[in-house]
Amino acid sequence: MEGGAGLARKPADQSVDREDILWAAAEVLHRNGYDATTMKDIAAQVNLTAASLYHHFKNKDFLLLNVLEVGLDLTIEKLEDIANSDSSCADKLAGMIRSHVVSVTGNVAVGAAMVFEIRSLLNVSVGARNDGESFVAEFVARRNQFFARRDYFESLFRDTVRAGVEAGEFREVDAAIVTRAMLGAHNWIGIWFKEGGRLSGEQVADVMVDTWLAALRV
Amino acid sequence: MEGGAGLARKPADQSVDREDILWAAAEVLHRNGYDATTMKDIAAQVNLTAASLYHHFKNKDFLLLNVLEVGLDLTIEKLEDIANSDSSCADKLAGMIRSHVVSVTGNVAVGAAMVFEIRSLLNVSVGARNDGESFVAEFVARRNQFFARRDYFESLFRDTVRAGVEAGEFREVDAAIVTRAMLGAHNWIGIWFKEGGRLSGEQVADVMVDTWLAALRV
DNA sequence: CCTATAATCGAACTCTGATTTGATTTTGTA
DNA sequence: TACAAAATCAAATCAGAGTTCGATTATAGG
Repeated sequence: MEGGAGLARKPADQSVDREDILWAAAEVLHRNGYDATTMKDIAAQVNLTAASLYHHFKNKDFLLLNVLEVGLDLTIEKLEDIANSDSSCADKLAGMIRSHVVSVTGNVAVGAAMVFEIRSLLNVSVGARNDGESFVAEFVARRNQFFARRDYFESLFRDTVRAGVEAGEFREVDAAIVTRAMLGAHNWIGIWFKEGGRLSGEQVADVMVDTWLAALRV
Repeated sequence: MEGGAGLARKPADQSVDREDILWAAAEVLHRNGYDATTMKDIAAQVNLTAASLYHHFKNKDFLLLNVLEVGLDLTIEKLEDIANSDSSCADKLAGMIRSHVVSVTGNVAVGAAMVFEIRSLLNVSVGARNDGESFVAEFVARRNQFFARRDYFESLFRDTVRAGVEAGEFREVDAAIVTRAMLGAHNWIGIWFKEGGRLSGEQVADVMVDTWLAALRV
């Protein structure tokens, strides 16, 4: 996989690329949270030393940001397909909810990270490191872009709800608030959902779809 | 307040007691998150030095635990009054939702801490400190008790939903999942709600009540 | 077969932040 | 008025975690 151009490779048998690290990081991050996760922890997950990670990522903050970016992009991608289809708003919303919930339950790691580590992301700006300028500027830029995408993500849902209301498919509601309630409910799933529990991810998704369509039905 | 028996007091004019520190901590904790909050930060909030905090609390973990305990107890207290009233399930649920949401929006500090810092709490067990045994045991015990109360809190909602379903007031739903969806939605409020925004806490509460009753209406 | 580059690692550096210690001040009580 | 407990602080301790550095190994391409 990947391959790309013919570049030199690393020693011995090992073979870890950014992707691998990203997923590993997501997992550890989910388990421990940003601060409690050490570079060593992440490295260990892919049989590397902490130092090696710096060959792939500028620093810990960028690593986290990367994890979140990938996770969000993945989710948005699926969502857009549905949002852009020409089904009824109800059908679209149902599909979007299902997609989102399955994403969260299927990859709790990224899903939860998405929810919880955002604060850590914010704190970076605050803690204007001494580094002077180098990374900081770039980081802030990418962080803002990430938040913009996060808003876009939310808007996909909100617009669908709003359209449904205008089309008379849904009852009159405060689309902004209801959407946030919805996303809050979904995000929270990443916290309590355990693989192998009473319900599968798909089943949880079904319940969510049922719940929200009921809440919106005229 | 407090007073208790006739005990010696502290120097000069200052007069800070556990309570004060607790609230201050909740606030700072909300702003920065557990790890990003230093003992110094908390101390500063009440014009003390970090060292002084150790006179009131065993350590940082216990301090956090205390904050969460107080916050949770406060919320539960109000909830129980409503849950134990003899109104219809719908009315009870409405009251409980409103109470919870107002708690969260009114004291975002504690509310958000409740949501986000739980993970930090968990990590303590994992990071079996070197202390040997002393605190650890007591901490784990109290931490478990806290989680038990957290479950109880959730059960107040779940039981009401379930009762409503059985009484035919609500449609047939998976009470456990719907309850978690509900609490997730509420918890999430602590993240996006800003005092002075488009809606007041009460208004947000209204929307939530409306939404959930709609979702459950037969 | 050589060379530049990628990928790693071990060790060292630094900083931050929790926690400890010992002294100091204030106050209630005997 | 003394004594003991309470409350506080300044300074020292100490460990952990991110990050840097230099050296090392492996691979691709010429």
